Amino acid sequence: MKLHNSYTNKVEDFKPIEDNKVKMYVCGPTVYDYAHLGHARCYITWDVLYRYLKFKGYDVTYCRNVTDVDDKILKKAEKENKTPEEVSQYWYKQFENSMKALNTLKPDIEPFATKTLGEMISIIKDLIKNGYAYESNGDVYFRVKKFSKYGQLSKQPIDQLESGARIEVGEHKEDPLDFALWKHDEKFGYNSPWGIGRPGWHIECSAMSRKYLGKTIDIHAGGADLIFPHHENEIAQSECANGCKFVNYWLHNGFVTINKEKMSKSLGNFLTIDELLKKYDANTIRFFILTNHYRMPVEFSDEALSSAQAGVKRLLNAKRTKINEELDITKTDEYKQFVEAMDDDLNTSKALAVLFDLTNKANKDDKDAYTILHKLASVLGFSFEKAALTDEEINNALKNVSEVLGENFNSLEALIDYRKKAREEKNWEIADKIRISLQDSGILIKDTKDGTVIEPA
RNA sequence: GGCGACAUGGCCAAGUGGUAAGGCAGAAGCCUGCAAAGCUUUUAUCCCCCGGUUCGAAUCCGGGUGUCGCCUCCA
Repeated sequence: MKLHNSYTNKVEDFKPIEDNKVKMYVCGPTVYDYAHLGHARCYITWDVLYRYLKFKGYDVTYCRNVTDVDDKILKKAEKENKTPEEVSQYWYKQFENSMKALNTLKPDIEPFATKTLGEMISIIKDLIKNGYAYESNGDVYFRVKKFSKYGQLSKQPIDQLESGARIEVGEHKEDPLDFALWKHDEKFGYNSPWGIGRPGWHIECSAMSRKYLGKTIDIHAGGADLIFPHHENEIAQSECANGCKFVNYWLHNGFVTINKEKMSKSLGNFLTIDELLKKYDANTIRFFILTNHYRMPVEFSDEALSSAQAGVKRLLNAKRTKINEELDITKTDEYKQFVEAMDDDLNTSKALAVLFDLTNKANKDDKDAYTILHKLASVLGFSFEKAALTDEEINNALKNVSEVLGENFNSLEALIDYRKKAREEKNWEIADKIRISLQDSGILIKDTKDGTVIEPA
């Protein structure tokens, strides 16, 4: 399997440190607001990587942190007169719900920054001891110039970085490039050897990664905007503290753009996952994201989403057969094509083409196609489960139909039976009225050769 | 200014030397009481422009043009 490593800027053969064990870390959310489509892209992309690695037989440990100590959380807490914990807990729940709604698998480990303070303090202590960090007025800063590899990931010459760096008011740095490991904060701080304060953002990931996955890990992934300074700083901290390589493969996903501009909170041009899910289902959003390669920008538009919706519908409409558990799909051509595509730095676009090929075959009564399709599609995180109709939906629909026909039905079965008789008598008027009325109530009726099929519209 | 990407039909998109996958949309036909779904056929002599290398380039090299991202919190 090949993956693009941002550190070397090359597509490389993926080899885990320890035979078939993979340790992957993904930079998770700062929980203070709604997650938007950009976050969805990130977490769906790495969800697919996680699923695919497991599918390939790797024993994967997937760790995705939750940043629950941050200026934005504190600001929100002050504004809403809540504790930071209340704010972060609330928004973490929202995030969790969104991730579930998008059908992403839960990471094996989801550590909270505030629960990993001990590890952070221990790393900072080591850095100070080795001269890589220094205390200054209750803050602790990392001495960037002590780390000669600084700038390697972001490919920034250090003098360039230097010209852009600034010292904020109240900071006492030796050098503008130095970044905070610990910040003095009387109000919301925690105890530390340097007084009351809060950890810097970057140290959180170094600490959680080390605590849960070890000093050197296989994969560290996140949005491309984290390359600088976040990931650059993580490398500096971790490698100086641990004296060994931090990450073997750095993976970064591209952005979602809207009107050709990056979708982001600060630009205010974002669509939240919740909003989006009112209009499109999880499969559609996933399909929209996976049609593009994960490193390319993806332009959001309703047209693109509608196109994705139609595409996903075609996959889900594939003629279904009973899943054949006996079938060894690894022997099939489609499996080989799928794996070849995914092994090539997650070429999901090509992988989707294999799924469409299988859909065609299933529709032409190829006996194994649906089994293969179902299994491969689930590796990409598509769900073939059709939502069952709720009692409420059925009752509403029955009520509507009863009003239209002036006749009462106490079950959907009775209604369908009634319609069947009407059709046998070629009473198309009644049959169509029922169908249209049901469709208005969100229930789709299909008259197929094998009888009438009912599904949610 | 520094760094990194991208440019393929109406739209999205795969394709890193051998003659343009796939999806959406469109058209025609089949099936169907109609509808939905499905099936068949059909849609780029050409891949931003100009040079070059080569028997041969969308694919490699050089030069343009355009778009985006990072360099500050950001997935």
